[in-house]
Amino acid sequence: MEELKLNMDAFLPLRDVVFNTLRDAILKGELEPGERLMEIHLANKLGVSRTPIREAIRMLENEGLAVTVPRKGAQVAKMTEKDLEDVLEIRDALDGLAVECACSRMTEDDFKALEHAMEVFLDATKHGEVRAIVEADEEFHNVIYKSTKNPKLMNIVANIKEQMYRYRYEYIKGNNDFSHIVDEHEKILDGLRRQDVKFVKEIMHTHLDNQISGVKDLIRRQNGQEK
Amino acid sequence: MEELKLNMDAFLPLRDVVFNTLRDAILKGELEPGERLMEIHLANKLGVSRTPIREAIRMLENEGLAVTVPRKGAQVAKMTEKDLEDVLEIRDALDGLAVECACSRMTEDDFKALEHAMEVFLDATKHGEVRAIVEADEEFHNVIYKSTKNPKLMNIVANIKEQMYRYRYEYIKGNNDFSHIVDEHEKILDGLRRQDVKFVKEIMHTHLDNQISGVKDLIRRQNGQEK
DNA sequence: CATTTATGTTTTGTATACAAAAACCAATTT
DNA sequence: AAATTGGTTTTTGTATACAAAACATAAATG
Repeated sequence: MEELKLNMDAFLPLRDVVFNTLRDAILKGELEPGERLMEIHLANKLGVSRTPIREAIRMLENEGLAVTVPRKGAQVAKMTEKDLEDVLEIRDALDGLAVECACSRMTEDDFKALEHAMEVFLDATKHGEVRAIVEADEEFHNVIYKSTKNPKLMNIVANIKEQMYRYRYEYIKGNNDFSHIVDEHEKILDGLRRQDVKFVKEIMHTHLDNQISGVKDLIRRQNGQEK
Repeated sequence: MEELKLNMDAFLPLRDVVFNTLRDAILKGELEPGERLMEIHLANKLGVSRTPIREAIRMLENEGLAVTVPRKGAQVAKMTEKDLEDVLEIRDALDGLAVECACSRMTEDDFKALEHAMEVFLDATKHGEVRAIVEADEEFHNVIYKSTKNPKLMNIVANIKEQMYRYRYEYIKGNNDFSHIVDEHEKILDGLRRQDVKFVKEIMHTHLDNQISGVKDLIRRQNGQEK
């Protein structure tokens, strides 16, 4: 079916290599929501034994990317519309916190990184590579989260974003006007410079809201078409 | 050293039983921060093989209760003061969100559950059982989180609380006047009834703040005394 | 004496073997 | 035709064996 090749150059335990491989495959949509994750199958495909596969599954599970039923095995986690709403509610609150922290803690280096991320995003939109665009947008927001100087916050948000990443990815695919996103990015940078917490929070909220309906449609279609 | 007995009555895979056992031991302080989690050792102690132990460790890891270095093994996660501050920053934001959601979504059943939790807490303080007190306080707040009708939020908060639970536990031990906590609980309930978001947020914030310095002292002492 | 080198032990990493549960499927019964 | 039964296959759960890396310690070398 799919490729699923291991990236062996890393000096990591196989469980981590397998985890990264499966995670990527899920995020990119190569492994679809609901698809079973069978151990021997994956083990053969990746050329390793079941042991590291199992450990990787345990890791995916706690990232919310896989769900396992005892004695029945794991499958790629599905998301309902309600799940998405719940996630966004949280994401919004954490974005708010992030903006507050960032406004008071951003250094000049952080601003430079943010500007750079903005350029990279602009570039990506010009070439139209979906993957590159999504990653560049991710990076822009990650710079902001990094600026909070709160690594735990970064972790949690990374985790939450991961859960909807694949849907977002599909959504971006169907889009080709990114000018309003570029616009929002500029406003966010500007607001952060002026330490205008309220202003930035609002833009971020809009930015997030803009994605919702599209992704929701996607989920509805996907969950509708199957059994 | 410690007891560490498995609770076999459950029809769960061993990895889950082991996970619960280790988690409890860590939260109760039977396994101390920094203590090594050696596979054969634990396997012998619990009377199982290394396989379920490893999977349980992977789960603990992603709960933030254990940290593993490749080829060196896992240990119970330590927390620095900075970690605690970071966690509280997040907790505070999520408490805020929870209050907002709860205020608009609480049902009569939720209120009843909250009142009940309050009584249980009051009872627990009278008997002075540390464990019971901590659990009752947990339960009170859990009812509020449940009222948000956002299970993802519940999960995240549960996870975050878990990371500082053991410290809180130690802290409560050294305390014996719980009247102000009872007081705060009453105010929170009252505020929720009146749907006064701002008021409840503030009490919750204080409630949280009250615990900080004590727990911080504890961490400072603990991290000071070793190597 | 300090520093390396050799060596044995401990501990994690990975593969594999076997047991037990679940899923499947066809045949039989109602 | 629907439901039940029995047996076969697939798949997960668990234990164990072996390999490789880290660690400790003692001997050897400068």
